[in-house]
Amino acid sequence: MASRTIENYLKQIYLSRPADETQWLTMGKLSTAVGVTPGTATSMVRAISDAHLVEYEPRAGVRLTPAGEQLALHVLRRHRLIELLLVQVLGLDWSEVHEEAEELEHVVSDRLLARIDEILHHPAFDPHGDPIPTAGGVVRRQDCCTLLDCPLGEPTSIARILDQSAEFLQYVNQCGLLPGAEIRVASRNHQAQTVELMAIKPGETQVEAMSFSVAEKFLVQLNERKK
Amino acid sequence: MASRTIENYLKQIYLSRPADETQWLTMGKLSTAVGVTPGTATSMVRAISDAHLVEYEPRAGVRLTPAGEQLALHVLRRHRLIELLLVQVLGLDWSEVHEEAEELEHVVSDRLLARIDEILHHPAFDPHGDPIPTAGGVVRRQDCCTLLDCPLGEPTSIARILDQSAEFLQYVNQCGLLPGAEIRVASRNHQAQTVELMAIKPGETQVEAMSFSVAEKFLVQLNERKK
DNA sequence: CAATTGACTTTGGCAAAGCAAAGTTAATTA
DNA sequence: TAATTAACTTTGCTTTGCCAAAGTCAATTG
Repeated sequence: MASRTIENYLKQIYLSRPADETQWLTMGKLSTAVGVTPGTATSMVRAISDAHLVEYEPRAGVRLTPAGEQLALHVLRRHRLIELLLVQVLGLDWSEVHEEAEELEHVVSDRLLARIDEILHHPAFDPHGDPIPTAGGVVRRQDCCTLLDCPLGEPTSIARILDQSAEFLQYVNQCGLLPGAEIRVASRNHQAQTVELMAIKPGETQVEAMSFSVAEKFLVQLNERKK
Repeated sequence: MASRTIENYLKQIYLSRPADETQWLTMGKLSTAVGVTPGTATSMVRAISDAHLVEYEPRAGVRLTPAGEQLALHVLRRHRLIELLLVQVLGLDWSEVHEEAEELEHVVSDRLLARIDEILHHPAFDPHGDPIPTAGGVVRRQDCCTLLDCPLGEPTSIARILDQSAEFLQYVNQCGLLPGAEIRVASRNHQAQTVELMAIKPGETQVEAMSFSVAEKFLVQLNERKK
């Protein structure tokens, strides 16, 4: 079995992998994602590569093998199911659960995980809108865009929050932009680098302005028009 | 903070401590309880003693300091609250939860533990009847005797199961001797080394015979006579 | 084309935990 | 009292992960 350290590396390699699948993840990015010095990342990746969980090319970077990706998705599944359990059943605030799940994900047994999955009725998304991989290691693809590049004026719903720090999530809470909230992007100001939002059902969500760098952290889906 | 290894040693020192408080726990017993070789236990205990969590006397044994005992009770509280959560909220079988809690006890945060405690309404006992120390590190004393030394014929209730291996607990399940079950000890046969039990409410519990060595694993309380 | 720079890798060292095997103690037996 | 034995301790070595610092490579920049 993979140690918890290896599980963490694999998870971070998965989460930080570049959008373009042909690209490698550089050691620099990996080492900051995992929180170790570059030298440590290099030697660890060498070891993981000996176990055929990643491919490693010196001075190019690292990439998951199919086996490594399955393991990473398994860890991610544990993480996200646990987050949802903590929020829905144990009543923790969603800004607290990421840290907690970070530890728990390495110790819950398959049997316990299966029970959690059952109790939550096989959920597809965690509290931040991140998709929960299936037990078979399949991720349902959402098609989303950020508040930076979605069309102006169209009704959309918040689908996913990419920054999961407690601090940021508390801000998200305050302005009511939780996953599911319906909004439209009123305008973008490229000089001021801000995005203006409008609530669809007034009162539910505040009208908000936010900088481009913050807008990038929200993924939204276009609302289906009911015919 | 104490490492998970140290937490484990402290917990085992607490659980295996001799009944007589003036006695030391020998290294041999500790090492088998923790599951390491005697040499490892010796050097680990030396280290823990440098942290003033235990007193260690070479060739005599080891004993918790007040600080060490508090830490041990804290770990035990986590363990037992988790076991109860797994059974009552997540619906695991009580024969499975010990193993699971063994891992989880080292990673749940104080905040999560407080929520668990709340959800379970500040329970006093875990599924095996073991008392749950309070957040302040106080253990409520039960006064119990084993099926070996309780009075014959008196109505009693099963209070606590001392052997928590999955195998044994499945046997306990089958014969309906869960904590709370009301029985009396019909007779003891010192030649055959067996104890005969009788159910108080027929049908609820089977009449059972068991060897002395098994009887020792059940703690019972005398039923209060309602005036 | 050399020099510089930034990113990466290598090397050597450390701390935590563990085991195996050799060495001590102390209690028991003869 | 001497020999034996069981229990404990010491010693030396291993593994896993980590860091710091020194070394390399390759992509600019002058």
